[in-house]
Amino acid sequence: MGYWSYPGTMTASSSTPSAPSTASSPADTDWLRLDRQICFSLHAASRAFNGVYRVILKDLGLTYPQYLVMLVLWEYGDVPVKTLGEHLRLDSGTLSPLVKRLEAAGLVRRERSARDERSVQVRLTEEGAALRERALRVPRRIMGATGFDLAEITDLRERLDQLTTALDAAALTEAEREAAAEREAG
Amino acid sequence: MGYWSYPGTMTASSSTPSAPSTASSPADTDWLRLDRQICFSLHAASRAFNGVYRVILKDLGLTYPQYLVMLVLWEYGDVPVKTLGEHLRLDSGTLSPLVKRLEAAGLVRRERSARDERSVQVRLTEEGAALRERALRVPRRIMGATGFDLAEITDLRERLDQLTTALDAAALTEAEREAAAEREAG
DNA sequence: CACAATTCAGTTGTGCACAATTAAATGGGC
DNA sequence: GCCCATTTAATTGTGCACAACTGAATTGTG
Repeated sequence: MGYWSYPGTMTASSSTPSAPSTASSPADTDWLRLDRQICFSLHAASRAFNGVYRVILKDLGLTYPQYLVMLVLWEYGDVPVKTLGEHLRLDSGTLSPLVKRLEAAGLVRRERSARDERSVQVRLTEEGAALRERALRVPRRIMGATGFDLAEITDLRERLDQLTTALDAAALTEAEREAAAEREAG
Repeated sequence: MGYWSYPGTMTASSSTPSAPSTASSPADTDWLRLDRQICFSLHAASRAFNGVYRVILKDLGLTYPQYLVMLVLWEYGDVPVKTLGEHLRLDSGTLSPLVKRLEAAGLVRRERSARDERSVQVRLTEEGAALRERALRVPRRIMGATGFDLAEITDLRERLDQLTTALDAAALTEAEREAAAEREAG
């Protein structure tokens, strides 16, 4: 089946309940149906994952993004905010308040680097380091919640990483197309 | 490979840069490493997808969740807020302000149902219905951005839906476990 | 009919994501 | 030494996600 094959060939037999007043060709409708299904699936999966982590992380007192930050700290030790952002692809607008909440919870300290006053080092406290012990059982529960085995999880992860790489590259070219169109107009 | 096989067998050869001061067994570290990779991958993919939609939807004046709502309206016609929430798995706390923004943009009207005064019907305006024409080219650009062909996209979608179903079910059992533990303590 | 339970939208509060901006610190070129 | 681009956090503002709650409307049951 070709790259741009007509999606109607896959959904033509499906029922289209209560068509809207703005009727149009099945081809158009199916493209939008397909798009709705794809982007909704990823969106829903992301939120479902978030929901399970929310439940499981509740007794650690962490949110899902906070858990991500703690994972980086447990793995790499004390790092500057900048490095956290590189590992997690988050900017300071997200990380600054998040890390402050972790500090308020007593899990980390924030210290200006003496060597470079612009940099803020995020350091685990005793309590933050100790929390790692309780976090060790989280991955097993998560994997159990997915119903996937390790091979399936790993395969899915590789596809998602591949997708992310492609999307990041495409976002740049799309942004460039945008800029080109703007130059055209301006 | 067994369900709970030791992840160290996959990552034992990988370098563990600058181990933190709280050293522990490789097994523990690898579980947390794996978890970081999996949950981060999904999180990153979701945000990358969101980012591409953000760029592509910009000239339609829609955000990604707003686009999801419009897709439902274009496909099913006028629906109550409740139905929107069922299609998109979003609650009123998210949908109420979102739909109001769509109304402020002139794309929809919100009307109390005469039959059931509790229900709010969301209706496309002329402008909202017309926007569909410009949205038709979105799916093709998105699919191009992913670098995946239709079969791969469909396969990924099925896996994600399967994952979502499992996670939703697990969230309930985890919440039930939580409640049971609470009954034990209380 | 009366009353309790349910349904539905809305509001409030917390937290995340990200664009845009600000401000301080740094380092290179002159 | 002095300017200037760059780097780094922080701040502000907008929008989404969701829990908890409110309040009105409806429905079921006696």
